[in-house]
Amino acid sequence: MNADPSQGGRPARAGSRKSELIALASRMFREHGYHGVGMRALADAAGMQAASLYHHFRSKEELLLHTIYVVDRDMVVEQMPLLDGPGSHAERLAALVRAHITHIGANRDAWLVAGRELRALSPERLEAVQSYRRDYQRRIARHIAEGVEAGEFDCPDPRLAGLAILDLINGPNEWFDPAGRLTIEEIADRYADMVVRQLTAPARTVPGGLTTRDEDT
Amino acid sequence: MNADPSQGGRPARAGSRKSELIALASRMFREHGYHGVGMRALADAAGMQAASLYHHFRSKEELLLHTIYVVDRDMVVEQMPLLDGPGSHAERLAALVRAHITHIGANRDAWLVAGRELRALSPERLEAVQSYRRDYQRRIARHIAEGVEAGEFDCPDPRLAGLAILDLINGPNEWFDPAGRLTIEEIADRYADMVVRQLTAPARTVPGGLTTRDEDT
DNA sequence: TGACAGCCCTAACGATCGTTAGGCAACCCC
DNA sequence: GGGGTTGCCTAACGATCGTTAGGGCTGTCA
Repeated sequence: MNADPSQGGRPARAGSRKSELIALASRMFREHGYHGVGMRALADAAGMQAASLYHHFRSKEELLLHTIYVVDRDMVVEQMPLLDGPGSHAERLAALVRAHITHIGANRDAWLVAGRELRALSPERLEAVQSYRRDYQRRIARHIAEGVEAGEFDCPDPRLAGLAILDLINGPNEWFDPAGRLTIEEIADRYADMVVRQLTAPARTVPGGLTTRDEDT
Repeated sequence: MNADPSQGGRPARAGSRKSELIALASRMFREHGYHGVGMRALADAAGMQAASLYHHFRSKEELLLHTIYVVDRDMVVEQMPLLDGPGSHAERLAALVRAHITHIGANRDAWLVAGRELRALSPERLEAVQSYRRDYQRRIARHIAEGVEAGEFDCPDPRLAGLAILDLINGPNEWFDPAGRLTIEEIADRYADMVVRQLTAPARTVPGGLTTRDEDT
């Protein structure tokens, strides 16, 4: 292994070592899963000893948290405010969809880890991450509901539509390949079109009245 | 632990023990991940010794394969043929979407494992599973393309639309809760409506001409 | 020049990992 | 009632797990 050729004791650029390790961990956690990568394998790939990792991180789980946190923080502090920006409801929602998918393209490793390895976090850390996601989901549902009230969207169930949109825009996370037919920007544009088209087309009939008012789902 | 009270040597119903173990493994793999569940933990929950599991399965990975295989086999032998049934393109596609989501509801543990733990399979077993999924994806894309030719659908890129549909209908896999607001059948109906609505609404403009013809993505 | 932090090392801990060897008791069929 | 199969057991293997203790080298800064 020994990926880093500058192992001869040089200090390299200050502080960047830690983020290098986080990026490396993201990639390895994505490929083999959190429990599938040992501290020794991580250290090997970084050109160091397992014990040395504990100079940068208190535990393996803290390392996992670092890989996940970037994704969820950006979701709330970068993408979500786009819904408060200028433009019609459709334009703002399209901007969020594009930003979301583009972010996936730029942080593929972290996104996959954030999607699959949450269960390895301790209960309180898990809760912190999940509250970010709930905020995001609810904000989208609210935006759709507001678009319906404004007469711009046509949608029988904004909450379910919010979930559906998240299902859709998280999809490329699973299959996007930088060497594939479409760039992430092209995918982002087309998915944004699909979302808007979905909400602006006239609604079709839905069987049964199903509008109870409890939390979630 | 010791879940099974009939541990006194009774033979119970023939052959069903193995599928009980598979169902148990699905649940535990889903909760803690493949690498997060040891053979001893599995055996404990089943009320037996770790070594006894090897009477039913040659290895831990074979056990994982069993949990995953049900999902992918059913996808191809149960859901996919619905596209060859009677009805319009829209009706057939809606039937597939409903069957797909309903199947997720009935096999939640296995679906989540099948979605996250593929990487733990050996290369040849991984390839077998992935070829199922490729078939499924391509069949859906072909169905959309045929619907477009028949003048029933309006869609600029059937291949991407197929991916988007899969992204959408695999979504409930991640968040469906039997105790939630909607039953899986209600979700299936509404998602089927969304898919059809998406394909039958007039297409919106898409920037740039992007119709290269290589494989995948 | 000396104190000090940053970064990495060797060595080892107890626990847990997947797996194998070999045996014992209860059932089925002839 | 003897042979075979099924389903579980105890005991143990070598490897690997996350983590800790303690030491050493290299730079910066007073």
